[in-house]
Amino acid sequence: MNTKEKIIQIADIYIRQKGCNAFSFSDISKHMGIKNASVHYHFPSKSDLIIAIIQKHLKQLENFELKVKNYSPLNKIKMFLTVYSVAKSEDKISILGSLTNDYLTFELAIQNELKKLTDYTLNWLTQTLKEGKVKGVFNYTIDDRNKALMIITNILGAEQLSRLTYNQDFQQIKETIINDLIQ
Amino acid sequence: MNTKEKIIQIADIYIRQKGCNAFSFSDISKHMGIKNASVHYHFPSKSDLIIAIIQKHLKQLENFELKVKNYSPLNKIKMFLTVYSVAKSEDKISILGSLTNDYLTFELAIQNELKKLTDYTLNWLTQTLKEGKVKGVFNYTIDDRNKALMIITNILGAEQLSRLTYNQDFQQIKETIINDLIQ
DNA sequence: GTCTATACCTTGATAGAC
DNA sequence: GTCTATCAAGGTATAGAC
Repeated sequence: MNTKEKIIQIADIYIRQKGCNAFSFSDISKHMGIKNASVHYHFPSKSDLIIAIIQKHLKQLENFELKVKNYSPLNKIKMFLTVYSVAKSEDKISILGSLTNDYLTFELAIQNELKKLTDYTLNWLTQTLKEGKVKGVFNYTIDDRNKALMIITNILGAEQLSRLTYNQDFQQIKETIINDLIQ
Repeated sequence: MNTKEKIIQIADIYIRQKGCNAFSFSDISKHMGIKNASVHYHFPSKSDLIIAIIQKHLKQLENFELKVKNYSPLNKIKMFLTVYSVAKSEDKISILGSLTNDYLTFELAIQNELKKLTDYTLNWLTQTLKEGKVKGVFNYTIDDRNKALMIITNILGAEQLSRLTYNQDFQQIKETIINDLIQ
């Protein structure tokens, strides 16, 4: 992994642990053992760095989509939820949850990039639910996008809330989502 | 309203619009037409101010509980959701949603105060759901606290997500929560 | 591509006059 | 209770040497 990729990796962790307005270039440079100016060489401004991080997650999501392409709808959803569980176990929340919180403090370029990631996620989830419903595996009566909204908000809220209630709450919410779908 | 209360009111708006690490004493003093030092007179540190804001919300929740004491369970839940809708219409999210995001950047005193508010909210919701179920108005099979978790996470997630998808998403999620309960 | 050095700004916070 | 003045610390960012 080259320096540029390392910077993205470390900034990603900081953002998802402490939020976008609570990490600095200095955090990154100290963590990497390089200087502030070196970070700026790769990413002239903080916004450039944030956009690069969002784009990395967009690519990861595309890869995820390909990887689970031939899975059953149920396993697709389970894999999707697992991604969030792994983050949770590392005291991170999802990039979506972290960045939406600071949405109003971002310049337009970041907001637009974040919208792409949100739309992509929501569309994948909607289509996957629809597939499961058509195949008779999932049970729900509301429309597909609405169900996707309910699930994604459960996850985003659970990430936040379980930080200060109990970690097992996150696990419980995950299981409830699945059980509700296949009941 | 005296100066101290005004500071709390304005800081509350900033926090819920832009997050805790994106507002400063200078924002408040400029907004009020007083000086930085005057704000510090009322709240020596930023942590003191944040704690005061959490405590204000704790009192408001206690008042809410008293106010709806004799309402039907369904109307209690509807009123509860309305509180979040009002905030949403002012481009604010709930204090819970805003502060949980910065949880890891807070000192212990704030974290503990925030836990009180979370527990209070979750307990009220759990008891109200239970009441509705016992009276045969609400339909769900999972346990009361788990149902409360699902609903509160729907709201917290919806506040965030609807910032960048569409505002009507929030309204839709609200209605889905109600319909799901009384189906 | 990384460094030193530095510029400039904002932040949280305090001392002391009024 | 509010002000002026001031502080140290930390933030983003850039110029120019190596």
